[in-house]
Amino acid sequence: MIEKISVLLVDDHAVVRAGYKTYLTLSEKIGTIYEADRGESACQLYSEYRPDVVVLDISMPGMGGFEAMRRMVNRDTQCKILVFSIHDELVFMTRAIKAGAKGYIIKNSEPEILTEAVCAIAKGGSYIEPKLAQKLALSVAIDGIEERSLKSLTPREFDVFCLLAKGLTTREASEKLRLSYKTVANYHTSIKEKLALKTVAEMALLASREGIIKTGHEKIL
Amino acid sequence: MIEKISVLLVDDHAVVRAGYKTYLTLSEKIGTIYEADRGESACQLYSEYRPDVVVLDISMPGMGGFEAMRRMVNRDTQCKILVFSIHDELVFMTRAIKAGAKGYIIKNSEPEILTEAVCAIAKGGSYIEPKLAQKLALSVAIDGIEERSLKSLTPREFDVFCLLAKGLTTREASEKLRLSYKTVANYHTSIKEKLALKTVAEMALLASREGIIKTGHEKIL
DNA sequence: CTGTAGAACAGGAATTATTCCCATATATTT
DNA sequence: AAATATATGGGAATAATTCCTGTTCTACAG
Repeated sequence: MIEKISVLLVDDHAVVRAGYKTYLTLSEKIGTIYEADRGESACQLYSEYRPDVVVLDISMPGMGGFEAMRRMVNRDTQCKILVFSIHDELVFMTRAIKAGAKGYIIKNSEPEILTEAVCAIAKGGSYIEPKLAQKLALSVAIDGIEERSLKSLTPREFDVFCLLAKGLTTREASEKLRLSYKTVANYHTSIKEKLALKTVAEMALLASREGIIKTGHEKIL
Repeated sequence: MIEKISVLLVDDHAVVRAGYKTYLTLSEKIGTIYEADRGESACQLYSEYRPDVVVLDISMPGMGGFEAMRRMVNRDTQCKILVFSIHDELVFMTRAIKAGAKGYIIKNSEPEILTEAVCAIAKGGSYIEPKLAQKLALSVAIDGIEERSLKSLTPREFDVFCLLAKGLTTREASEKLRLSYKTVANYHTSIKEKLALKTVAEMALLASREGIIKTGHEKIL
């Protein structure tokens, strides 16, 4: 008989873990299920039992999902991590994959997808939420294989970005930079396009995430 | 024998519902459990079966949580709603209570608290997550450093605020809330005026500071 | 019971902002 | 010298925002 898949479930919400568990145990391919409610214990349990697949929620307090993932990957580059996130934004998915995740699904996914993804990853494959994969494909098709990073901004665009993200109006930014309103308005547009953002609110949040502006509540990663 | 408590579970994530269900069925006081994955069907099921308690996830305001609650309360002022949220910020709790919820617990709560709260509410009582209750007491003592300005927003304005601050465009927000574009555009203006903000970037930063939206770098309180 | 007030919702018209497509200048690379 | 990237802004079409208006509802005071 084939070995069953062992899984380490990491999520800080007990109820949510119960939910995952319910679905995972429905599959006869899946055996032991370990549980952890935070990154620290997840790392420890991982070292101890070496589960085949880690199902990880990345929106956790404490060390956070990303950091836990990095540590596990660091310890064992072959480790198979499936990220199960509430975020359906591409940024999170690409970040997770870059950090070493083998799969990324979201909580809105059909529950069956969970076991499907776990099995795929256990076999050495990968699994990306179809909707996100498509979204990525589209965004690539539309604006090419472009670095959606702040580094893709020209110096001047970056100046404008900082001011707009901080909450200045287009007019205020143009006065501060001694530029024509039109110039700033045009940068405004090119910045959003380069960074694939739709609104200045997204600019603000990105800047906050990147530590460019302070909200007063940042945590050190 | 005493009648068992019937519960309507509202959460858009199937896995999460499975989790609630696991814990709720552990108690012999709880009987039938109905499920809904969105506000619309929740309202419909509520009218149809009149469950004793509604366990409602308001994960992100606007997407149906708050609005569904208001509708149910509208239809039956005696209806007993327990909000089960991921947000441990006071704003959400006070808003939920104002909108008619009988209880508010968070997903970080010990799972046993769920059934405890459901039972308390079924009996006509109320239940507030102890940590939040304490937090509120403290903040009242300090004379609400909390969100004094956010309080000036009407419930609907608050819904719109959350979405715009998160980076949705006016059109996207109107679609999510099923409102006319014009209505959202008008709220957009009134929100900025009430909060003395000039741009949506400022809205985003304020929301981030208040912990209403996550940038992924927040400090845990 | 009636009136007032607040809130939710949305249309119309005037005003602004944004987009897209230019054009020019300058500096750097190749 | 030619190509490329950047900085700067104009013009015109389009879209978003503001400000004002109105209709419903509900809540609540007198």
